[in-house]
Amino acid sequence: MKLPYNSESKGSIIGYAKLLKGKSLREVCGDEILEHNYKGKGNYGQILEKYYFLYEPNSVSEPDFAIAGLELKSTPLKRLGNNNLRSKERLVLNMINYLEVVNQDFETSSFMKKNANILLIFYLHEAGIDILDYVITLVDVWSFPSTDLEIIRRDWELIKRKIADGKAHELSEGDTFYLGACTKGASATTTRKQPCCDIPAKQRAYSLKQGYVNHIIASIANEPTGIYGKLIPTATVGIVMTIEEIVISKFKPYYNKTIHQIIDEKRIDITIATKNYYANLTNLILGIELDKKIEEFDKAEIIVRTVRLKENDLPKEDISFPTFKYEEIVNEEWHESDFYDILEHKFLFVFFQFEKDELVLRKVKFWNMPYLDMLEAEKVWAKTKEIVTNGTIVKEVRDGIRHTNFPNKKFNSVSHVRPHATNAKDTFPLPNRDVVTKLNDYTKHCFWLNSSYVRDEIYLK
DNA sequence: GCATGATCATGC
DNA sequence: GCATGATCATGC
Repeated sequence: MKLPYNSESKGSIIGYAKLLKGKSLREVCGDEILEHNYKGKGNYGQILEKYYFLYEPNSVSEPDFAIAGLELKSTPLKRLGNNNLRSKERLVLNMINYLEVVNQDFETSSFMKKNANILLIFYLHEAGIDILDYVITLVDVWSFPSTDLEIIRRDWELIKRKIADGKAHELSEGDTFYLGACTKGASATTTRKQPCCDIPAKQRAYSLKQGYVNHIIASIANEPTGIYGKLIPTATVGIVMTIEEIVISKFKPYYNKTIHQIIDEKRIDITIATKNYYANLTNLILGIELDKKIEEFDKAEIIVRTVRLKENDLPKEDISFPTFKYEEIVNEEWHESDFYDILEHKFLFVFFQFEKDELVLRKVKFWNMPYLDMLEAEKVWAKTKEIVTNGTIVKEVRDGIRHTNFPNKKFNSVSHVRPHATNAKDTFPLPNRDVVTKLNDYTKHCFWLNSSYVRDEIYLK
């Protein structure tokens, strides 16, 4: 059959793909599409391949357009309240073959073979609309800028190293910066053999972090880049330092100095007690203009948290996370929960310590939660889900104070659950009425990291 | 008005 | 002195 484009020509394929802009699958794919069983996720790309590009979907290791060296990827966008476009999710690439990757080099890896040039088709996801009617909004080819590719290469090496160390089952998206190893498959229980360990590992695919995809979108859509400051200048060739090394090298000269000394040395007059105080200080030390976001952190979805330690090294406060909704947690599984999602991120902790009345910078630390601790966090989450489901939040009311069954610090060494609200009347609805108090709504709560855990497993390690 | 990061208050 | 319940402050 004669194709409506030349499958050996990159330009021809891209040109044909760009005709999709502003259209939906229903408009471009012809009538036979209606016979297709298009239910379910992941089907968008298959329909596009079969009914628009007119080739049979495959699962070979070559790019979809092998001769032109182009890999076709379709992925959803969402529109924010301010009308800006963002990626709805991470961009899932090819599967990680645990058995083979340990024998590959990055330059000739299956990852690079497949993804060096990606033809991206972004469609606008809207709730309640048939996937055939999503409007294709952005179409362009993407290849990684060299500074990004250097970071991705290191991410790939880390994933490979972990597999070679027999730890494929311990992989986490928080391990890496731009390129992640995300779970993929019908359920979280789909596992595969790994080469250096007998424990079956969840099957995973290479993926680009949602934050990274947002930057691809901004780049394709020609959005202004002025709101970002960079750690690595664009013109950098052959960088030797990792993001971690750059950040630590910028902070290190200020270790054991007070905040006042740091500001004095920087010769910048930032008003200390104002908004975003610690964020400002971080930017100041990293050499980023104060009102700008850090591009590399944004792409890697790094969560920056400052911790103030007491003189005995214990953080003055536990670390809080966003509140959870009672009605949601009872219907979620651990691997799809918000708490799990947060803990799969990479963190940058900035540790200060009280010394008399001054705060002294002790150190910065990149961190993501180790596998075994994730299992502990899961217990806290599961216990929370259980008591909300059963309506057994409140244990007793004494002197007007409600004592709860939420998992406390004694329950678990990693995490606990505590209120996080404007006041006790700041509530979310309960899916099931609380047995003891008969309440239908309850004060907002969230998951916390125990201060002792932060001290022992993050600060002191 | 609410999400989020940060902090306070009190009893054991 | 810490654990737990409760609340504040700021930005979007």
